[in-house]
Amino acid sequence: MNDRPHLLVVDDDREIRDLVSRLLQKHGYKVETARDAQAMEAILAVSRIDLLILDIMLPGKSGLDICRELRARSSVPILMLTAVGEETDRIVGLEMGADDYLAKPFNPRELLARIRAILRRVSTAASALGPRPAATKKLRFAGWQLDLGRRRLEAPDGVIVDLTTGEYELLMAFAERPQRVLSRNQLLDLARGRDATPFDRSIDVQVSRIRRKIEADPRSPSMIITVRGDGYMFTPDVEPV
Amino acid sequence: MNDRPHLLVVDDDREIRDLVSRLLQKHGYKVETARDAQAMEAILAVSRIDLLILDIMLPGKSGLDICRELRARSSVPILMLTAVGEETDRIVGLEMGADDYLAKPFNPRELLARIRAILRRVSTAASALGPRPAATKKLRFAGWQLDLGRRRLEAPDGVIVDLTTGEYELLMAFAERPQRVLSRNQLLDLARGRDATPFDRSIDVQVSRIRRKIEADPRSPSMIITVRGDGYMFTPDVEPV
DNA sequence: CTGTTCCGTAACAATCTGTAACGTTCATGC
DNA sequence: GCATGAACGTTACAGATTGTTACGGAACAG
Repeated sequence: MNDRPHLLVVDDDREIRDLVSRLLQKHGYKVETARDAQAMEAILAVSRIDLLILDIMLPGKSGLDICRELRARSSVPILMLTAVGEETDRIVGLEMGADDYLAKPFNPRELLARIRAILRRVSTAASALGPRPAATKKLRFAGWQLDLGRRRLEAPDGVIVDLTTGEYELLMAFAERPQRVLSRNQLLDLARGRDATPFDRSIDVQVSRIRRKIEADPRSPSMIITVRGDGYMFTPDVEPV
Repeated sequence: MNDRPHLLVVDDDREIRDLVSRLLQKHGYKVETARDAQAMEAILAVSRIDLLILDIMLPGKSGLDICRELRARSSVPILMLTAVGEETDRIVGLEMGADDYLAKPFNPRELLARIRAILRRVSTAASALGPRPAATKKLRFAGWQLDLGRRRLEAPDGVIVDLTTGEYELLMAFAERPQRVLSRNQLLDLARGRDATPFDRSIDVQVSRIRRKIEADPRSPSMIITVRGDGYMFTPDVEPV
């Protein structure tokens, strides 16, 4: 998964396929679609798919059956989509081995967030189902440790530094892409899953807030430096642990 | 078991038989019922049964005796149902060769989950030799132990922490899916089996109540953390015991 | 029937986040 | 150097989200 993640959307509703497909492509994913189990199999047979987005209600074979069958022979991550009111099926979906599920109608941000979460989980840990101790992954830089499993930051002296959700997301976006200039737009997309509004300064403010917490001297930052006219860059060497 | 799994419910209480039977049929199982050991034998003699759901309290021959006798001549998977307070019997039940047990009153979701767990275990390990992996009885995290059999929580120092049913269900939903962001909707599904109403804050309140009981400092939680705009996450490593 | 416990709703407090405003820094032209 | 405008840093504030408490109905035991 060094490249763009490759997603496969399986839904019998053409409108939903197109909608979801466009949304995901816009956010940098490579997307295939299939209208039923057969088309899905055809694609799975020839392409390496990083994540399957599977509607639970399909004509003929249900998403649940597909999920169970796939699990028997593959470990491809699965995100289930369910219509409202199919409460029980959702749970069953998880038990069938789906990695997550989302109730329709969902909002695009949540879909993107869950896709990212699954891909991150899968790419870091070997696929683990159930309550196995997860292979917690940490990012270490300049003595600091960003604990991705616990969503928290440890200072070099071991003290837990409180980060808000937004600060954590942004710092993670940085730490996963060190020594690269990231534009405000990229950062917004990575950390918030949204586009910039006109005169959007929210990243600037959030960077300022993070600096206050992690920089030795926030007035002359050394970790998150400003690249005037271009954005910001996270300078430390980052080592996955 | 390529087909619908075939279950046999043995309980002397007609109401429970019907209730359980309907629930299971609704979820795609083929279900038979028997009110006593004799009826059970009759069915076992003619049908291939994938899983036996056996009440421990039966008139005449007890479920325990039945279990031991069956084990002597058959490897049919057995799920024992016990009334509350029969703790000892539960352990004995497992020792008699039951594959799992569930305390009454149980919630439908949990029954379904355990049935699936057993069937999965048995079907995957069908040809495997040796004793079946024992049912998970406890989840351990950060020194705490969530005892699934007794539905109770033990603090690191061994003290039993009183949890209400709702708190227990929610904490279990968390502990079974550690280090994953769970939306309020998912949590409602997992812990309550219902959908969110508009402006539903019940999960927030329940999380607050649990934090008060298990967090060292409830004002800056470390076990159940908030992911703003997304839900909550259970951060500790969880180890099944 | 009475008392207790539990849980969802409502209300209010605390926290977080984006916007706006203003100050500072930087590059540029004079 | 100095003025100027753009880009950036920082603070303040308001709306949104979450935390917490109180309360009342429901379920249950006695």
